[in-house]
Amino acid sequence: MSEELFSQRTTTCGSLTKANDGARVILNGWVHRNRNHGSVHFINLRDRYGITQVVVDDDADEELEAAANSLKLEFCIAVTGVVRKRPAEMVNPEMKTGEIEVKAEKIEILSTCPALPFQIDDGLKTKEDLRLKYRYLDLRSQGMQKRLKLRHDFILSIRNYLSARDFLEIETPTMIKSTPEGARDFLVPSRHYPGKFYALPQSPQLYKQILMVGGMDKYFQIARCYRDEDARGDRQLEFTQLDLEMSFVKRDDVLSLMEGLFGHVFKEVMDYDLPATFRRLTYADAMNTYGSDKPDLRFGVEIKDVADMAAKSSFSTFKEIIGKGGFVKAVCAPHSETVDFSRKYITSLEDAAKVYGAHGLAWMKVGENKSLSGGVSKFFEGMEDEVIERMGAAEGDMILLVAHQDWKRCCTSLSAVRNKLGKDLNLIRKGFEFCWIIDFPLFEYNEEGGFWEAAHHMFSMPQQEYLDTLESDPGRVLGDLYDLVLNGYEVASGSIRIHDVELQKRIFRICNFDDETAEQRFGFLLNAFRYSPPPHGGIAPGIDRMVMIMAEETSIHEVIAFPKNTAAVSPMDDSPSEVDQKQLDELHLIVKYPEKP
RNA sequence: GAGGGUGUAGCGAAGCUGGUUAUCGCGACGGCCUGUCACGCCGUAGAUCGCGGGUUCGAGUCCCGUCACUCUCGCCA
Repeated sequence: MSEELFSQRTTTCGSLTKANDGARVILNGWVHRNRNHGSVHFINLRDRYGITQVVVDDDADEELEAAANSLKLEFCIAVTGVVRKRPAEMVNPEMKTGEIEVKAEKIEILSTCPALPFQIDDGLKTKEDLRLKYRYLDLRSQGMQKRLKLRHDFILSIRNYLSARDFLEIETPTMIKSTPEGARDFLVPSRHYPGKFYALPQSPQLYKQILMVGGMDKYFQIARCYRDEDARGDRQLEFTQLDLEMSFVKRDDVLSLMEGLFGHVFKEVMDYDLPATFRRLTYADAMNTYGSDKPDLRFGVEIKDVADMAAKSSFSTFKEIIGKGGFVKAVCAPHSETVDFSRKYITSLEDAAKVYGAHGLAWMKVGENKSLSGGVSKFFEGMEDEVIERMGAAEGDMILLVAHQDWKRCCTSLSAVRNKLGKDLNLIRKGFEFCWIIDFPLFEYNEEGGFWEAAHHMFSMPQQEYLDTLESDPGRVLGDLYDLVLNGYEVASGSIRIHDVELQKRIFRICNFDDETAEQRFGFLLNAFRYSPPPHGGIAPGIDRMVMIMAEETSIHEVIAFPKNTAAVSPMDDSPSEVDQKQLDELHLIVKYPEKP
């Protein structure tokens, strides 16, 4: 054994209490703060576990004094010293270790640090790009450490819960056959086969289904998924899902497993009590009541269908749209102490609605004695009582209406108004509100292409009663599909799967895949399904998103160690980057740059 | 692919209807300080105002272009 490189820690910076009074300890960590009072120094030493105050007293020898004087923020050091209780008036109740301090006898500088590009832990104000460029410094912040710990705890709790219920964690390949019917695939060129490519999985969907055919019965995986689409605050090119599949189950088995799982996990990780079951809304009800298939149930402001009233009004715009089979829906914005329903504010609500395709936002204010004023109120003269009663409105409230030819646009634009009201009027309750959205349509009409496609994916089971009318009326078919929604975010999506070759082929055909193309793309799945597949179903909760919500963040970046920015670039390592010609040659690739003058 | 926002010392910001030396806080550097814990006090350095062009006697400020970041729509089975 050679001479010791450094004095190795005997404990961490978060663990000492007055019970350790008098103990000789060695701490390793970073200089979090350094207060020099001349002949007394206070050094806050930080590691992942906490912060401990180190004191260099006036009796320090020359060497110790020199070391203390040379310390800069974020130097990595080893401190040897003795734990002592702080005098009563010096106790810091804010600190976990605030009752003690370590009187330094020796300070070793393990590594130094130049002036920092930004101040660690100065909160969220630093531009994110800079934080990402120096992510190793950003990760030292207590916020990042806390969030990544939360993420770890969350995943560990999931693993334990599922393992205890006979689930097997099985890895599926991340270089697979490209089946680009959903998002764009990321491709990996094959060196051995010029012109051939692997794809990174958008999800382990087909493999987990084949695991069911393989008799694995209950499978899960903390799976990385890749989708080559534009990033967002809650969307990355690569993200992590709890991928899960079970054999011999029906929908409610999957739902109650998830309710049990998250009930357990939220209790264990955050000491938060979830209800034993989550509210269930059909897709149609969710859209009609909240305008969204991922409603935030932490506040009310429900949408009401007011087409019948609008038809009786004298407002020609409404009557015209209704005459053409359109829709008129409304929400009631409750009176607010802090937000004035000014023209300017109404315009900002209208702008929110217009983003989702509303042509305008009609409004009227509720005055005293059940009166209506402003906006379109004059067209509802004589109908005041009916309007106010239907909307459940009270004095000081404002009624906001959207009319649109298209049901979905009418709903979603009003949902945007609802969400803005929730935020602006401070209506959103604290906590975690889960709900299931069930009975989704199986197919969606592709306007551009002029064909039907799977609303979720092509492997979901149609509900029994629609089996005879799949081809004749695809738009009406509901699937055995379910989404889990948390605080207005879609956090999981799943379904009971098809396990019948002929039914699967019918779905492919409806989605514009002839038998030959289907065979070419999904032949391996169809082959597997010829060999007695069990009925099965599953779900895939998004880990990043859930942890983000649990951490009360609005960006997924805050719970990912090394995220890419919205331009799909990692400022730290500069990926994506160009490669050597030699690498391209080996892969038989020629780069064709886009033409731009 | 489209629209909105932002870009001023290392970081975070101020800079009004264009006007002479571009402010402030934090950080850095130097000095003082025996109990702080966001220590305090004194001092110093540090900015071609994202970049390019234009209007003007004069541009951080107005106009055009461009780049970067960011939010949103589209997209995301």
